[in-house]
Amino acid sequence: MNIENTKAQMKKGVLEFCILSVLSGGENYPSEIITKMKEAKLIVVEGTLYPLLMRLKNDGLLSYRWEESTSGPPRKYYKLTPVGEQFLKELETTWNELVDAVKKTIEKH
Amino acid sequence: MNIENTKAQMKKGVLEFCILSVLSGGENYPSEIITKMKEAKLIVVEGTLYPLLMRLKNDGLLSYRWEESTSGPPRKYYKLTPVGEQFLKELETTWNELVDAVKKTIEKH
DNA sequence: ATTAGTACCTTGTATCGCATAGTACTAAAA
DNA sequence: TTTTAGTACTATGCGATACAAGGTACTAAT
Repeated sequence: MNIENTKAQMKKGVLEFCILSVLSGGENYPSEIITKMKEAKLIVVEGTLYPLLMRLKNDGLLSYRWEESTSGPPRKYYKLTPVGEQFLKELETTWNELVDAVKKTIEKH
Repeated sequence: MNIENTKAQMKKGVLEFCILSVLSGGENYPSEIITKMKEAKLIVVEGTLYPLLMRLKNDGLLSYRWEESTSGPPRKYYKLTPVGEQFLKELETTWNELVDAVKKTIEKH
């Protein structure tokens, strides 16, 4: 029983929402997404992000294009599809409902 | 890819926090906890709650006592241990940090 | 030729919410 | 007396996902 594990558990499902949110602001490649999340104090590692992006792409929420880079290997730029944008809206509601529910639960007692 | 699954995922780790919060207000037995969570729009089913309580007890965060009931089988009243109270404080911080991080992530882009 | 930096990908593990099924006690209805 | 309904606790197996750890590959500077 440690706080680190709980942190990991609390992230489940939330990362999906955050990543779609970041991409709603425009195209990004994975390493860039990790950096932006880190700036917001939401640490996410590669082993988490890549499978997640793959899943979101396979489910039609994201698309990508390759772009050459002058400072290393080519980058995979991801962006939201219309379906992804719709799903993001639903996730927003879901997240707000959860925050609200938790607030009620911890206040009442 | 459906919203119901994401909801379930988002709950992970959060329920632990909510249950400890409910118990910080005094002794409760499982069915009562489910009712209170439901009132706050946080649906939790038996198959989720009982294993969770078991785990929290085994980790020394909760203790319980049996009490006879006039309307059915005896009830198991759970309450926080000092360790549980300490852990709850840490969870509170963890949850607030997550909410904050998500807010930053979705605002910035 | 080697090293450092950047970027993407895969595999295995642990955890947790949930569906499902089951046990057991009380009390009222048949 | 037997059956049904309500209450309460328990156990098993599944699916989803964050993470650790390790790997591949390209560019540029030493």
